[in-house]
Amino acid sequence: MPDIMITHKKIYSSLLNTKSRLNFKDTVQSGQSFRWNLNETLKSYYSSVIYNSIIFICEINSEMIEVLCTDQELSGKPINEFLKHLFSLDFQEETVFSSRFQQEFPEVWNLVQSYRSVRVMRQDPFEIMVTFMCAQGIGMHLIRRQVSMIAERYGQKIMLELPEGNLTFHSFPPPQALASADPNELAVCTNNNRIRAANIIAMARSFESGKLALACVDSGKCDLETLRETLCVHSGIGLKIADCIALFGLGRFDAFPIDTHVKQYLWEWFGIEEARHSLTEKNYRILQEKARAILGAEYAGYAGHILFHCWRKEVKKMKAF
DNA sequence: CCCCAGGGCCATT
DNA sequence: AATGGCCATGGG
Repeated sequence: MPDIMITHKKIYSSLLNTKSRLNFKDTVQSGQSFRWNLNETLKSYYSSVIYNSIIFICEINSEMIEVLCTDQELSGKPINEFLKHLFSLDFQEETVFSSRFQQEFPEVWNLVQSYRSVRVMRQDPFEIMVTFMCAQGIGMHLIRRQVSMIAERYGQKIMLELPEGNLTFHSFPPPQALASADPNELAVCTNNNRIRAANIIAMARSFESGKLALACVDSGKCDLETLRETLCVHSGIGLKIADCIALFGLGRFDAFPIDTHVKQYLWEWFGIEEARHSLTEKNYRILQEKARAILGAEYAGYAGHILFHCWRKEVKKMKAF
């Protein structure tokens, strides 16, 4: 693949009115995406690569973001339309936490206020699959490093020419690029974990064959259990990662992934006894049922992600990455 | 040195 | 069904 060179004359800019419903910084730092970086040359701009387009976003104020992009359209849509969908601005977040929840858990409700505009994004399914297959039992910074290395090694290199100097970006590799990867070579990018590398390659081949890709297209229609079963067929994808894929990559806001952090707040905030025991499959399902009873089944995952980020920042005092 | 970090899989009881 | 070991690395 030849590298792509883009000059600064080809950058398109726009303003997007978010109506104070998008906390952009916390949204991209909340652990659902590892592909946004604070740009060192264009300070105060976050940059990412979506498909083969470079995009910059700067928060003007709470109501407005400035957008710079190397293309006029993303995935066949005007940039602002694409971003509204990406950040799920069409979704009414006011309904996420019910009035019953607000009355029953006033201290949690108070703590979560500043995170209510953290959006659950609708990201590319394949990219999310690879990302969360890299997220087993390790810290966020190691996940970020793996995703970056995969893009640098297997993605399309894109150079951007600016008055301030040249910038280099990498697209996220499409399924065929990882399907044909050598396991030992990919393992260099997956924290030297060869099992993980082999699992990603097998999943990419399943995606490339059309089976997994078709399941993604139909993911909005089938029930969550069926969707999880088709995802969990793949080695390296268990219940938790399947739920992450459904929530962050397939727009299934009812999917409620439970990890070590969620397990902690289910006990500390809601006093769910089972959260003190280990996350066996049976206990995982029990915890999901109890969480849905508190958060509501329809948007449990959306609420869960906001609580997840709130827990890590406010209680665990963790830095973003 | 220890334990923990957005887990999943396998072998053993 | 529940438990332990294993994978791998970095940070506290």
